[in-house]
Amino acid sequence: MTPEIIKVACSNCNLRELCMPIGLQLAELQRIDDIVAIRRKVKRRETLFHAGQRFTSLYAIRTGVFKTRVTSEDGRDQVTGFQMAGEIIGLDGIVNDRHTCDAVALEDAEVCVMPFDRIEELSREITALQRHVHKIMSREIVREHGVMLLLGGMRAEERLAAFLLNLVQRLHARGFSSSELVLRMTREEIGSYLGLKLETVSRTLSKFVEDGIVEVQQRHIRIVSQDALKRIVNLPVC
Amino acid sequence: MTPEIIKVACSNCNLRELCMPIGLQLAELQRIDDIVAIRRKVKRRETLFHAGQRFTSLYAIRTGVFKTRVTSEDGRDQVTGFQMAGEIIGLDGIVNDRHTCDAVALEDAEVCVMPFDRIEELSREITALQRHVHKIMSREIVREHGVMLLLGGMRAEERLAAFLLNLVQRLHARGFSSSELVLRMTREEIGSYLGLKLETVSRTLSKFVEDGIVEVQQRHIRIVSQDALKRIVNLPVC
DNA sequence: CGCCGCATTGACGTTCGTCAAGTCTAGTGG
DNA sequence: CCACTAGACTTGACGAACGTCAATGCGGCG
Repeated sequence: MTPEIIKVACSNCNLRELCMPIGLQLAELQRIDDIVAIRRKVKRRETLFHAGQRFTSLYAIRTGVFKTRVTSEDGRDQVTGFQMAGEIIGLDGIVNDRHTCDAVALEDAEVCVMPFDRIEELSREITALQRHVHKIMSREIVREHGVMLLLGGMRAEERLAAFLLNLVQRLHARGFSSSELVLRMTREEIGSYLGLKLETVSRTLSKFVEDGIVEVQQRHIRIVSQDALKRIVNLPVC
Repeated sequence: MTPEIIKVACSNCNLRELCMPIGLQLAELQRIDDIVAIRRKVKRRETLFHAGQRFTSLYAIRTGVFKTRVTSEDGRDQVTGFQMAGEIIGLDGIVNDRHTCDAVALEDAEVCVMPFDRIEELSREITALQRHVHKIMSREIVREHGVMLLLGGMRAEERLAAFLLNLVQRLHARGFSSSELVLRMTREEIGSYLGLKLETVSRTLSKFVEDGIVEVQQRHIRIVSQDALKRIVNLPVC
């Protein structure tokens, strides 16, 4: 009795609607299966890659949440994003063949390792893949524009409200609740991302609780009134 | 006597070391000449493209300086960058086939219009071009990481010092002085980029003048001590 | 010459950072 | 199983940095 071999591939990955293969035909899907060289497990607090390290691959997150972080010459660091299942990290390494930020797992995680020269090779043949790679990079640029808007002009409440809305929306797209979430990051990490100190994050959350907008139990958050959050960031309440 | 026809092309463009064709062989260079569909002139204060507009092309700046700007739902806007000769703008439009920011000329400018489907087509054939397109997008992502670091944690003096150093360094790479520059943007635009109000920009500049670090005459800036600026941003004085 | 946009400067207020004390929780080891 | 500890979080008091508001200056252009 031969052991059943489970083919580990994009074509039967349950993230295929979110991740790299989005919008590809089945035939193409099967062809890009061999982009994914291997899977790699990353334990909580360990880094997937770090600044200065040679760039070879992009990584598609299968499970777990990561933070990416840049560090300035004088040691201050800034969280540049939180990434979850289906999202691609490592794009920063392409320019100089070296990574310029660290990717740290906030919980035990697993990623698909996609050697970048394989990606380039295949995307020369598969138009849809080429287009998709371009979109992924462009999406990251647009996302960062949003962060700049947030860091440039918003006040603490607005930043935090926007952060919570963004998180819950992404989780919802992955089949989770649109009103409850568990933060995988500390107040300090949230603060670093939002350009605030951890005390300000804590105080602002407490204020949301007072106002009956959210309920907070450590890292467990329940959004009582999504509309109220949207009003804070001046989004149309839809 | 037939009029002399000047071939307008990448292969004889004096920006070819800075712009799209970087690192290409001569033969390849000639092949990508026909990426550039047309040139387009943009007058001061006019927009090259604006948010919501359909995305068709990337633009390589030949002359002039642009700002890019995103606008939030409630009308606040944030300058996301200042771009000059040899730099590529429009990358934000790739994700959703629509631009998500405005590009405004800060002075009369000229750009090369590069239809994106032509770029994709050619970069399927020319490996070096494909690689170059990827690098351009990755560079933009890395640049924005730097801006996030600046907006996230630095104080006004640090932001402005970093801004001036960055500007003068890019100008120097284009053959201009490494100690004198003419700002093409207002104090308000600088402030928007740096997450500061125009008064703070003005005050901080005045302080630099008091300290003998720079000389300011309207938009004309002379950097007296580049080292002092570097010390302010905690860069190694090299 | 006079207007207009841009810039400077001052006085004052708000927001957030800093410092410090104290609480809670999860994990560890006895 | 429970006590202990370290890390994460909360809360308060205070101060600094920057924003706001307002008056004024300046230079370019019609």
